[in-house]
Amino acid sequence: MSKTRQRLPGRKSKITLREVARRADVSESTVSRIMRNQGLVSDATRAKVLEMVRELGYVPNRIAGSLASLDSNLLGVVVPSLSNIVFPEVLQGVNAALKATNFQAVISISDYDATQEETLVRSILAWQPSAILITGFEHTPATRRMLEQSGVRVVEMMDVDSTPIDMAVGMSHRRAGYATARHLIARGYRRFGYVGHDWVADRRAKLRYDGMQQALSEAGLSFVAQAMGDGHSSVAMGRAQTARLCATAQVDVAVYSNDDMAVGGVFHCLHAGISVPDQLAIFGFNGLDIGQELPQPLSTIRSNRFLIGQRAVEAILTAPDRPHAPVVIDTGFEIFTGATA
Amino acid sequence: MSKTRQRLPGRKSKITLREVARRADVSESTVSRIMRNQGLVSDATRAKVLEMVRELGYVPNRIAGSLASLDSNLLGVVVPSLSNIVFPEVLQGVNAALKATNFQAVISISDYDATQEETLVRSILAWQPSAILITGFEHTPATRRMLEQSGVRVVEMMDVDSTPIDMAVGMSHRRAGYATARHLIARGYRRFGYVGHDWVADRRAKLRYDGMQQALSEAGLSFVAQAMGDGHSSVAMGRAQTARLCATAQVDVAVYSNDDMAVGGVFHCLHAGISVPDQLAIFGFNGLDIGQELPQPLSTIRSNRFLIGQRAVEAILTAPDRPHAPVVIDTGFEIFTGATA
DNA sequence: CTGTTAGCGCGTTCAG
DNA sequence: CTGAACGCGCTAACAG
Repeated sequence: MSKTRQRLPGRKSKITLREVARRADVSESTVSRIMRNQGLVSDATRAKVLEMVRELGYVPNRIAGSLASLDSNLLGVVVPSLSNIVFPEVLQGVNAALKATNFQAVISISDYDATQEETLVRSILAWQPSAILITGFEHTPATRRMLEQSGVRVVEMMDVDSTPIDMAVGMSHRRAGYATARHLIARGYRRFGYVGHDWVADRRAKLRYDGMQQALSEAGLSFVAQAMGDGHSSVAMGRAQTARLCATAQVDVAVYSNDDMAVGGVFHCLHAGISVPDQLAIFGFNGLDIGQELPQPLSTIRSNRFLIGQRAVEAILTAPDRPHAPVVIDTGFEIFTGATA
Repeated sequence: MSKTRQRLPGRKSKITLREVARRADVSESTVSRIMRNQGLVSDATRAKVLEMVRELGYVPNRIAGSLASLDSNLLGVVVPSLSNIVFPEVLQGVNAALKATNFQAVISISDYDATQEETLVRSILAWQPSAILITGFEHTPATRRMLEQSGVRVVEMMDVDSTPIDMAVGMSHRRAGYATARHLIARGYRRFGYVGHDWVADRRAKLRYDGMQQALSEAGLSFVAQAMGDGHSSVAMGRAQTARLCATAQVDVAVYSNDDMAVGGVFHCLHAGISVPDQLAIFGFNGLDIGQELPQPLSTIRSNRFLIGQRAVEAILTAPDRPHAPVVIDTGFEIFTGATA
């Protein structure tokens, strides 16, 4: 009927719940109920209001809504990086578990910097999130304090090798390293080399190394050579450090800090005419797609990053309140024999 | 002095600006000014208040702040996926440009689904973002309408081959395709093959194909064979479709929908003993790191995804108000000769 | 089934 | 330099 349509093209249209209520000749609460699909409303009123909502192009203001209900339905997520594909994979799991809920993820990237992380956590907390997912256990004292005091659920993702503030979802990297070495020893390898990247930023790589070393030591063995690059892992670094390793010593098998590095190792061997695994066996970590598409599938350990993100969200949705004692969810890992070791 | 510290361990601590004001014996406005670093406050008062802020662990509530100031400083970002590494790269650019500002990115993933995108845009808009970054030009009519009416700045990222709602930041994929074919023709290739993935989800791949076909046609040539996979691009698909292509027809050069696919092609050739580029030349798109670490660097076109995200944010920060006419920022591309074609 | 009354926690005038 | 009043847009009781 009324062909009212006075939205001015310029500024942000200021259509509020009150405006919809006035035009539909009902109270604000009624419109609110209808928008939230909650409480009883007659079909006639609902239709009338929804028609007006459509006509005005009304979009509820969740900022006001959250303030009134003291509930933001926001989920803060902090990851160290997006260039390492494992973190986007975690985020995909988070996203999958969040679909069909009315939660929104607020994602921040710390660049592997604990101070930066502290800043991010502070500004996320300012948005009153319902929960926070964060990577790892290494935080500044201030971050830890904020997280503890916030009272919201906090999930520390990726590994389960420390005691969490509230909840941890991940796998044991120490045990994965241990299993790697046991596996390779069982396959007959004795002269072990290690190719790695910066352990300061990537504490989990160090945990795996420690686990390996323990297994080697128990078998009366040890790494006979190591080649460590500076900075984050990459195919390029894996390739370069493999060249260095091969120039340094004679090893049967090279264990890599992760699959990116290991793929670089395979590329070096392809390039240098080194036969894999006969002359040099190669073992990675993560089970990335790229490793499985190489001419020979990469031998590695499969971790399930997607699952970590997904489980973390599910745990939070299931139990929105912090329990008395820390919770640990182990998503496990799996040795993949492959063809390179 | 006062050793008051009555935070109850359970529920979300309810420390508000009012509480800080009362304890510091000043007005709320004063605390507000101090927290926002705005307006004049005596050093003594500031010190006293900040001390109390620290003691209580007060974190300002940005939901309330945004409601009062009608300004959220939130930036909505919608990307189709995180599994295709190009989008995390865009997000890194966004993140880099956002650092040192007090904007927060709210990232959502549409899974290449326009209807899903519509839902995401609606819920992002509900958070009253200062601007929205979205991927591509293909939106539902409802999405387009919401975006137009929102009045906030809208950046459509990745390509510049259509007219934007407000602003576009990206490169011309049509011209990139055209340049690819010209380049390869100049290098003497005549029998062209194409290896691609689903064009419905990835319209930009189709634009590149169209550009290539135009250049081929102008030179009196055309693709002599094509192998198209279903679904998203991947190394595995590139490898499988290359096998199919080789079984189908004899071509000099295979052009791939992107580098993931092309790396699969290289792997197939490595595996099948096909010499690259002598028996088969391979050309990709994107300039991903992985392609550059292959035994022979992949011939490709470099697009700059990081730059797209960065420029998009810079443009928004520079001009928070929507101009009268659409703006286009071309981040360009570059042919990388490489060693595979 | 619907309306009324109070705020949510803060920023923004405007006085002083 | 500081404070008081008001309201941002909505939800949460409670009446009717």
